[in-house]
Amino acid sequence: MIFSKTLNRWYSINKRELPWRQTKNPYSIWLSEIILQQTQVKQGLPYYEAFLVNFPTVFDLARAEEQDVLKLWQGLGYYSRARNIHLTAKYIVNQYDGVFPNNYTALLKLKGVGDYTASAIASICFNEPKAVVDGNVYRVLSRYFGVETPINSSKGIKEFKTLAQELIDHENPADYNQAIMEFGAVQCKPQNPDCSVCPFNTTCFAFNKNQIQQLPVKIKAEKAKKKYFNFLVIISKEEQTILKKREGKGIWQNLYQFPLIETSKSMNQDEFHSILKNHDVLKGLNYELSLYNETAIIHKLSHQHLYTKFWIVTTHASLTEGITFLEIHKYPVPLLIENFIKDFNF
DNA sequence: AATCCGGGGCT
DNA sequence: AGCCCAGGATT
Repeated sequence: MIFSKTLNRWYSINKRELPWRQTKNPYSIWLSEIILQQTQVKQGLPYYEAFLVNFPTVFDLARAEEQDVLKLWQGLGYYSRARNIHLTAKYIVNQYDGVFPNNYTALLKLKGVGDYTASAIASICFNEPKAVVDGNVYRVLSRYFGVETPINSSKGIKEFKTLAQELIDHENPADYNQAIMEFGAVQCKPQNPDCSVCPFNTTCFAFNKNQIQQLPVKIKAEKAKKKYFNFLVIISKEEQTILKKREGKGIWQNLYQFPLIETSKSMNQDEFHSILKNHDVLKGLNYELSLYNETAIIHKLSHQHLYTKFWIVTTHASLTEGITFLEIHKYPVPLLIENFIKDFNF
């Protein structure tokens, strides 16, 4: 009881003014919660504003083309979130006449909505006492109570969920949930928190045992694998190029890119030239090849590092599947491609 | 239970 | 270059 009281007092004084705190509209809250998954407020904020401007209601989002939703999501990463909000918007319109379900269990059935997001929407919009457990909550609870179970183990996930649920303020779950997350983000930060001004510093386990750096405990991730990407930037006489949609599984699903040839090592001009001879996209084409970036661009994802070279393929032929330079900007592309497009000045 | 899925930020 | 951040779906 003391815990939630102290937390709520801290929150009322220190909370940031954020646009999704001005509303209880389930559509807005849902949108903000999906955007904020794995994403910091600073990065997600402009996307939240843009989505509400472009798609003010769930009906507008449901009517959109997936490509336009992905375009608006471009740069934010984890693109399944964008595909899922589009799917779910259509589902809400068709199955619920555009009205969001009003409880945890029904919310959990939505694509892209897991335990965290269902708890967030249910508590914030409908005052259902379901405790949210996001990265901030793991950190706050593990430090304050000295819980050493790894937060990314099955045991840890259950343990922290149970603990969080025991602590929730049943009088005001909406503010309590937001308070503990905001406290984790602003005060009980991952690195170098200023514990001297923390309202919990007399009773916090980690602070008093000098364990702030050690908590929370987390199982280490595998090292990122190296991959070697070669993009064919085809430039035709008629100012056209070729973009391909990424199909199937893997990264950047349904986004576009220049024709890609993945190799087992970094290629030089001669090596790549011989590989190119029997490639589909250039079949029967007369072209000249030049390397745009001598040193590979390293694009870092959490689980793979992409060593990337852009190869300029100039041709006098006309392209049957070509798009004009002006049209490039309508296609959703990964940041790696977007950065090249800007640099190349199409 | 383990792995995949982006991109930002700090050192 | 190496490290931390961390929800949901899939297998």
